[in-house]
Amino acid sequence: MSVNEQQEVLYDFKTIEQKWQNQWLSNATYRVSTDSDKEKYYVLEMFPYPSGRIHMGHVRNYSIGDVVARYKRFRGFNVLHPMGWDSFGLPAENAAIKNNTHPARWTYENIDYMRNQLRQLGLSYDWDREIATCNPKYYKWEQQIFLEMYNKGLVYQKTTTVNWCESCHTVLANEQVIEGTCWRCDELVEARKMNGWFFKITDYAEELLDDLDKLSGWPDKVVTMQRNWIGKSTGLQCDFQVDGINEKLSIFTTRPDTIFGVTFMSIAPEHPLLETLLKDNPREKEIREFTARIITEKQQQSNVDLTEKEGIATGHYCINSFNGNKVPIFVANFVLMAYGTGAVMAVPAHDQRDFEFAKKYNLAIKPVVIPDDTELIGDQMEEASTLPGILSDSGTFTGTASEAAKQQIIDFAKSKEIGDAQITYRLRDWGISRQRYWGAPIPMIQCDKCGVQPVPVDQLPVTLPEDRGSQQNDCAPLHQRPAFYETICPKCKGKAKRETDTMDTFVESSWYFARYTSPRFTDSPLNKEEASHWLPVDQYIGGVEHAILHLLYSRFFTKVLRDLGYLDIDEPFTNLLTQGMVIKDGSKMSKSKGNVVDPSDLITEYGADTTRLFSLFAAPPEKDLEWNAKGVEGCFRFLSRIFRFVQSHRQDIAAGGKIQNETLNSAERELHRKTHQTIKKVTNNIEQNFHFNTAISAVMELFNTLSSLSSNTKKKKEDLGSSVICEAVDSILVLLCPMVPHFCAELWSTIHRESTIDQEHWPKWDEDAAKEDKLTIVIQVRGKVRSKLQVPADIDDASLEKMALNDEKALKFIDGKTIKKVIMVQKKLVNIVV
RNA sequence: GCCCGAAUGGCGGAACUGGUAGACGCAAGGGACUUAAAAUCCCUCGGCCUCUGGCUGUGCGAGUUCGAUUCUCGCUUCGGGCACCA
Repeated sequence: MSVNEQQEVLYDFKTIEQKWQNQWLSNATYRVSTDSDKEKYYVLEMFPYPSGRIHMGHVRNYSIGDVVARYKRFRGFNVLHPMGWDSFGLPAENAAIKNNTHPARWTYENIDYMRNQLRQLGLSYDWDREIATCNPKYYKWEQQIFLEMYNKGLVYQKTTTVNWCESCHTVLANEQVIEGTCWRCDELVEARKMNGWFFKITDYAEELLDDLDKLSGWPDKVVTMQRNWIGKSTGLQCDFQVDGINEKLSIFTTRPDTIFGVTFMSIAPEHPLLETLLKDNPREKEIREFTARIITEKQQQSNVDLTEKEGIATGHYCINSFNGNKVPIFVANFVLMAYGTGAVMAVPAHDQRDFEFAKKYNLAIKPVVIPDDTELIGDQMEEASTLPGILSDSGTFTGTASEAAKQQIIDFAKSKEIGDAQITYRLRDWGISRQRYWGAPIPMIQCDKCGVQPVPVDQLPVTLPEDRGSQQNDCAPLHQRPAFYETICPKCKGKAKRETDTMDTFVESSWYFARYTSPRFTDSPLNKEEASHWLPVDQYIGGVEHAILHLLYSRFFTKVLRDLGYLDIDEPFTNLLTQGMVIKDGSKMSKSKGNVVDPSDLITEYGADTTRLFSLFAAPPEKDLEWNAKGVEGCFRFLSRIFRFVQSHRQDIAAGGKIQNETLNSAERELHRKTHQTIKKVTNNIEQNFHFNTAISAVMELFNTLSSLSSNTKKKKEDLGSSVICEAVDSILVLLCPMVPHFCAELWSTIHRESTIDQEHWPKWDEDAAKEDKLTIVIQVRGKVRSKLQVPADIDDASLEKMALNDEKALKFIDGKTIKKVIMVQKKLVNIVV
């Protein structure tokens, strides 16, 4: 070896990463089209909001996605792996106001910066498909979808009580209110009456619920959360005649079996019937004061705390058609106008809320469902009984089991034409109006003469004006821009006004995954052929915080786009991986806590490959990842060791050669075996549950075996031939390539100058080669490990049992006692029971 | 309040279908190399004891089993979701 060659070549990650990134970019290595014989695979990570810089959560998310993409390419798939920007939204607008710049400028500058950061991570995206949702070329199609939904009756306008976030100056959808606070700024949300546009997601409630059963590739947790959010209840809707007035009060109940136990009625303070009940009512003033107070309290307290039950008698009564009883009507603070009918039949004996209310106002408690072996006496009950049982005091239904009685009572109500079976959902329509500038304009026009008119499709896009204008009051910024809103009515050509609210940014992210399949298509929102080729997304990866919000909206949009004829799938994401958060010092990384690690600093110090490797190694993807700077160094050390090994064994590895099983010495056999065991383990870890942490540790084990067998240490038994070293190194490089692509590409090119690693196939393991020729059998006496035996793999049970019973250490514990039984577990252990 | 998930060394985490608990990495301690340091390499590393051996140990308490981190029941703590949903 010449002096020159002896000199150590350093792992210069900076040069290496730059080199391969340039190559991938200039060759467009990861560009894909439908023009391929390979089977398609669509892997997608949730696209980022261009907030300024990428954070560790992005690194983790995109590293996971990139491993999947690169792995699937090695497995021979034609992989679609796109990236884009969820670029409408409040932070851009707020930053623009603060820095006196324009949201578009702020956004596009951030996109440029972050795109560069993502490129530095070596992520294998098809950059030709990049989209930014704030681009009119994107939101034009969204506006068209909106109009098509409008024509189908899936969009409507209404004035209703909405969630208003004062600090964000806008309305929020129900899904965006988290424990009574704004999902973005954590401020308490207040109730306001406002006019806005809604998507009829409730039309799809049943399908959204049913199709959850199809999502076997989703975490159970997410499916359960969506199921609870949709909140289906089945029961009876039933009318009660108001005594002395020609009005009916309609209620919804899931417990029709308790209808004979009704002792009063509760209605929401906002209930429309209340006006009628107050007519000529001697206590009108008192009741009005009460309801006004409750409504205000509700607005202020939001729905965080459960307040004490409160109510007021209206002085009116209802007739229970089932038994003719007259029961008082109360206004109660716990009845929600937005759920069911806004009125509840109160059965204090069998509903805890009604029970508390009845106790407070001294109302009758009448048990009608008696559980087995108990006796219920209204006055003596301490809480409501919600168990099933036998009906009592219930007219002709007395004696019936409560479960059976539910349907019989519904049937009875139906026959009397006073009610019917009813399904109620917790899910409510999606309010999409936002009183902000930086969003897609809602393409509608208000004409005083013709009413609401959709913008004709050939006039799309309705683009945002360049000038944002200023924020005044609670009014939308666009509302102060006559140049924007002044228009002509498409119908009568008279003067008209444009809608000045913009769309919720969750609308953009509800269909971007479909637009990626034909991002430059200019005829319609989606190219049907492309969409049907690529969709559904085979693997979707992102944070669990979108378990309801984005994932529910995307499912809804997929079904709508299907019904509009654009898609032929029912569900957008076949498999979903929800990755955990990146934690430091016990809490989520955030500027306010000052525990942020900047990925760019890490890339500078250790390189992208080390950064990626650590984010994959420290924890399985679904768990939270505790940040550990020392752990990053460990990953760097691991790569450096491989780097040095490959450099110093370059000739050996390049020489390669075919492995001849018969001629292998024991060290070679050991390495050969470990190589195949590792291929098997890594492949299974990725295929089964994306547990890259154990996949990486398996490769570490293989490398440890390789280096200890080949270096001049005590463990070195025999010389390793180049064939097994080459096999081990080649395997290590391909197995690690999805995780540390630049590193592996570089080392591959130094030992196999004629090819690039991208052209390689994923290695296959040979089950025979992976098989151990010696087994360690554990000898237990009464379930406790007492000895271990090295035996040939093909030993039969009888001789093994003999060996175990004669084992010196085992004999010591058998100690002359009678052997009751010997339990043999194939290739694992012998348990001697004495 | 209801629903779901988790708990394993000093730390992050392994352990297939009930079968050697602690893989892999980090930290720590000791050693080699070096004038020295860094880097690198080697060894030790759950706890306890009478230490070539033994006892004990996977949040706590029971149970099933020849055998339980794994299964069942009852708790504790932490995390997440929903929260007057009739």
